[in-house]
Amino acid sequence: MAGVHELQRAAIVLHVLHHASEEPVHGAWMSEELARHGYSLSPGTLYPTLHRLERDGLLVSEQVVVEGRSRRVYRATPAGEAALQEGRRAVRELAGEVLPKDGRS
Amino acid sequence: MAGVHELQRAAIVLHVLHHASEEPVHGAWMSEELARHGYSLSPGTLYPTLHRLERDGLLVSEQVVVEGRSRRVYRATPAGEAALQEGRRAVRELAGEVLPKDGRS
DNA sequence: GCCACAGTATCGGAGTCCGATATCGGCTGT
DNA sequence: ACAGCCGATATCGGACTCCGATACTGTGGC
Repeated sequence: MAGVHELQRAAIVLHVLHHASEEPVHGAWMSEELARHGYSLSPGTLYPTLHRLERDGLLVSEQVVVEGRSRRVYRATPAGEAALQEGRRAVRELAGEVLPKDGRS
Repeated sequence: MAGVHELQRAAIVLHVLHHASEEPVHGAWMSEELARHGYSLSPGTLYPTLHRLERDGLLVSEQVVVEGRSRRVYRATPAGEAALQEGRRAVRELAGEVLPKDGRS
């Protein structure tokens, strides 16, 4: 259970950036969304991850109230989008290296 | 420096399994091979990683002597190959999720 | 025996993962 | 307005990983 798990941790960050770059997202929603894709993680992992991403300047957050619920919504910063591009590039590269060819063109 | 770095850690494990499933490999060679692909990691990370993979039953090692040099060569076990397949599947899935479409889905 | 060298192993501080649990903010009923 | 509720977020502590630098091991040459 070595490689896959680590890949999931990375995938989670990518997903967060991916969604946060398209629309504001909040923790609980991300949690569901990730679960929907088969990535389950506890709040004790998700929230520190969001904080870290914000601390690193990849996300910005803001408290909003939706339907009487106070949420912290996150959106990607330019640096966050750059990191996303970088991540995508890395995924593509990795795919090209370890996936059996079935090329483009 | 959040997402890309974690992806690299995962990529390294995949590369190790990938190569170890094709031919016996040893630490120093993997180090070079990974560097060639742009993944640089220190011995302090690589060797514990190999040990962990072996402890988890994904690799088996054996001491051999090559040109008067004693090396520990690793090969993938069936479980290791299974983990590799699993990892490939995860990469494919991840690619399909965060990469801009241009294939099927 | 002793040195040189490729290759491998270990140390210790910093950071991360995780589930369980606590906290918060705003609503609802009375 | 107060108490209580609930979704959402935050925190805690133990175990594990990362990392560079450094030490160690075994082999051949002198």
